[in-house]
Amino acid sequence: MERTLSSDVLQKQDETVVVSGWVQSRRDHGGLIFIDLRDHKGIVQLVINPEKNEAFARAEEIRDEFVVRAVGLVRKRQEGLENPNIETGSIEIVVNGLTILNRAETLPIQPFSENQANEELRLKYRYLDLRRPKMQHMLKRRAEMFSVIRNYMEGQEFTEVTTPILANSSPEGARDFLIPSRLHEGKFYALPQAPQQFKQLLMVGGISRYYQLAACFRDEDPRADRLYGEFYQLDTEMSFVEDGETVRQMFDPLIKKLSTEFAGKTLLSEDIPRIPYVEAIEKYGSDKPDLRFGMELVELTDVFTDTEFAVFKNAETVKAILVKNGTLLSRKQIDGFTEIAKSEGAGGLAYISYENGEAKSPIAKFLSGTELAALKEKTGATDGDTIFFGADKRSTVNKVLGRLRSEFADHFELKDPNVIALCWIVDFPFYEWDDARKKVDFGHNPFSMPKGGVEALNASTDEEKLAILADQYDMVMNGYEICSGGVRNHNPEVLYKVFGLLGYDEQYVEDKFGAMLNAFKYGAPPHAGCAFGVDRMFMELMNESNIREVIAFPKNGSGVDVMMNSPSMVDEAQKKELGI
RNA sequence: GCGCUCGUAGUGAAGUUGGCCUAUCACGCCUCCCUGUCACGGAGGAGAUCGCCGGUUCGAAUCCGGUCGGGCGCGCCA
Repeated sequence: MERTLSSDVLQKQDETVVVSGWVQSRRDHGGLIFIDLRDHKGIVQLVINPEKNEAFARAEEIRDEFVVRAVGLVRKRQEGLENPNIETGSIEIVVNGLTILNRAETLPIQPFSENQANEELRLKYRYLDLRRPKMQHMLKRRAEMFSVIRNYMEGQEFTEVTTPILANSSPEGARDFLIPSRLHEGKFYALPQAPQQFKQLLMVGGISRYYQLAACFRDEDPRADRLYGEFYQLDTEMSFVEDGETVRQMFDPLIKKLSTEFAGKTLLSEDIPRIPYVEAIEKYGSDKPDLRFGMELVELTDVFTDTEFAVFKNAETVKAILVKNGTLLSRKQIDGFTEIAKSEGAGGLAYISYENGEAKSPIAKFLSGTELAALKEKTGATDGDTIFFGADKRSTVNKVLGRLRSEFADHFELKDPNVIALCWIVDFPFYEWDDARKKVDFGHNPFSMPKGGVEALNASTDEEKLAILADQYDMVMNGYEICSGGVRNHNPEVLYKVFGLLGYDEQYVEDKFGAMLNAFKYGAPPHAGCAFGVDRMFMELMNESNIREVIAFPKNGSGVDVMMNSPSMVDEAQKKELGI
């Protein structure tokens, strides 16, 4: 007889059914035993009467999480015995036969308890953790999201192409995972950090619109929003596209659809703003601003050029953020924010509070009446508010206030979990200053087109080089970078020049990117694209702050799979065969 | 690599200004009782060298040093 799922039992009243699943709980009344049987659709109650000797004996030895199969009659529950808390609460199955398909030892974690085990144990016993309704939900929703994405992409005539997992180590970017080659001793494959070069070669190969839900591999330390080892990207590329706006407009509807129809959230605005990188840094102190709240950075350098307050006078830049109701912050809380500011490089954290029409602050006595008036006017402060200052190098001020902006928003709960705020950050600098190595280096990836084409690359001084913009864009969702893309460079001359400005000769470029350069000689169409970090986007859509919560089998923060014990040692024979 | 932080029965927590700690509670587990429960109930029971090593002390879960492991952040992530 066919297995009936818990969710279908309601339609089988007064019929005999077979149900299978896990024992969620057993309630033994001595002469009568109830079992809550769980399958992937829900829970149904089994009743075992002592008259059924065989079944009753089985029921007595059953424990939580045993795997069982029951045959019985679906019966409407008597009046007053219904359980409104479960979907099948109006019926129960009167068991005739009960089979223990598999026993279970006492579980090392209690998946169905309010007390959630710590993450390390949950990861070690992930197969038990996955039985939790929340994890079941996550995996199903992730599959649904992938389905929405595939439908959309196919509707736009994108072709899904899978690209090699065994690829080449690439010199730029993240650390690679290396795979020793057996057939070619001493040589290595690498797992791709992204299918970047392959997708550009697909453009040369005449694929008009490419996409792939691609596994990407990076050997870099993880974060709460960044998985160790492997993660998935919606990787896309379009040929005969010469401007980033075409790409951005292609994907605006998909991300909106995922935010609203899929995740059931509200968009902060239908129009998705395009914000130049410099503007984002100056207004929000970040290239991935959370736009669900305001608190923009206010420029005050001019106000304090001739101030008596030395800290402000000597600073390259003075900016501030206005914290509404900031006077509610305790001294201790302000100390906490001061520590955060210091951790970002600030010397301290000056502030002014407004109470009863007066500016109260340890620094107020250093400020003139005109300065105080200008402050109030520029920030819009009113009673109850507090202004927090950053005074330092411009980059430090932006970094410190950008961090504080986010921290204050957390404190005052300004990040509405039901709202999605999207924006595109555009016009990234092509190069940036590497302070550690004291030289100009690539800001993003070297494969994008400089804005203004090859002429834009006529730069000799560091200053001129740093002023070059890349046709490069990131999409930001609620303060998370969820997408990065660019108009690609399909012209070998430009690629040589892009590297040349950093002092790399043509030989270097040919050594590193030979295949792509070669391909570009034979008719490469202009092309542009982007890649969405789908795990991170999914995390935010699901209101999770830890990306491991939305993945079936994540590695922990040390890159270890504590369930499978990987990485692990291998046989000497295996190593020998690989020549290592 | 660095900074902050956490580590107490199977699980989650309390205890951490040294001593009534012979370590408390809840869940789980075991035994027995119970024919309408659904977080079943009742009676009883087992289970912890307080991550590990060392030190201070008459006395350490508690203080100090080291070490291991987890989490968060920085570096890193073209």
